Amino acid sequence: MRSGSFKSYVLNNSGQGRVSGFFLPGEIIGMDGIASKTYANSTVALEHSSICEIPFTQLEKLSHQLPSLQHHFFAITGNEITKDQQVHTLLSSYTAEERTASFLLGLSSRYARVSFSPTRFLLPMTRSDIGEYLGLTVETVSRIFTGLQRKGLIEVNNREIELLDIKSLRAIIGDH
Amino acid sequence: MRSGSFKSYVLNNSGQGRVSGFFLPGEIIGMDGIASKTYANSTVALEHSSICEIPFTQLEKLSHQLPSLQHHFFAITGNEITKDQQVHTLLSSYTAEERTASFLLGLSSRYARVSFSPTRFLLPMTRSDIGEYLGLTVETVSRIFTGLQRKGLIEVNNREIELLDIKSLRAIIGDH
DNA sequence: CGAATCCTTGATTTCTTTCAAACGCTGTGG
DNA sequence: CCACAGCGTTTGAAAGAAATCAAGGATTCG
Repeated sequence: MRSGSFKSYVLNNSGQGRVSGFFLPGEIIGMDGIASKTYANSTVALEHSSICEIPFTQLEKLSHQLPSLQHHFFAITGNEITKDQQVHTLLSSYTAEERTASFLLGLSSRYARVSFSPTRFLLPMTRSDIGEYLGLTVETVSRIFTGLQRKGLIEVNNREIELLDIKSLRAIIGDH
Repeated sequence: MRSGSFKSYVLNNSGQGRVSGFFLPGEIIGMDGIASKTYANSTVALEHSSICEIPFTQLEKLSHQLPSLQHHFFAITGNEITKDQQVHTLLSSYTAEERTASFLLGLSSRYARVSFSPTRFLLPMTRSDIGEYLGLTVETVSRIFTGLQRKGLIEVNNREIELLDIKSLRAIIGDH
């Protein structure tokens, strides 16, 4: 990904969506389905965005010539797996507030990585998207946001968000 | 993995475990941390088991010589990612009963793959392990088992389990 | 045989969802 | 330029699902 933002999702039998991940600049879309050619996820842009397409077969050939690229690529896939397992932990043992705090801090550090403000940014996704990602309903996400704001940890105005007290946000998760 | 069974888990700050996955014969342990050399998970055997250790650096060298191995390895990591994302779906939008049914069917097909009975097997893990994996408490897992048994879908006796009505088990998830 | 662990069941509490409704923003067409 | 439709967000009240608390029973292993 070059710029903008995307979400990946899967549709279940009843036609309802479930968000499997968000993508910010510098990140890689489509790590699942690598080499298998079948992708479980659909992906849509959440705003005007730009990407750089990398044909896997070419990358594969190239990494066969360049051991360091091969190694790097293995490392990337390994990290992707680790990341997915962290989500597993998040969903299986965190409360709604812990999940939301973790989500916000995650976005923060991902924005920081591309030199955006880690404390003040626009949420590219809807509350509903966040809920589907975290396994919560829209209403719960909204309530948690309101709650965190009331505690003075964040400041939200529609899509604008500012993390006022990162330390306390971390503490919410840290208790766990 | 050659024989037996393992579980992977992570410990959180408060020292409590959370199971991140189970491994049956023919499956690969340690896909996370590939090439990064740091593993987020610990893994223990659940019974007498045997494994075959594959030093990653050697596999990496070999797959550099054999394009087909490289391709296969990429495919395996891709599948691992897909699998983890399915767990994401499971945890974020399934009820306790749906998760449990899905878990049992998953075990069933994994046993089938290694020519074990897909309908009658021993659970290598405790109820507590299952709960930690599915994001449920022991008590809930136990209650769901009892409930499924009462409905005639399964027959459980401690670690022995028999899936009596796979179709109905599938229907539980399928509704979703 | 006894201790430790695992499993089950019941009663109660807590958290999140569901249902319902109102508000606000955004973009479009008259 | 304004009115209005549509979507996203927020809030409240009630219902529901799973967790927690508590305790007894079963199984395993030394």
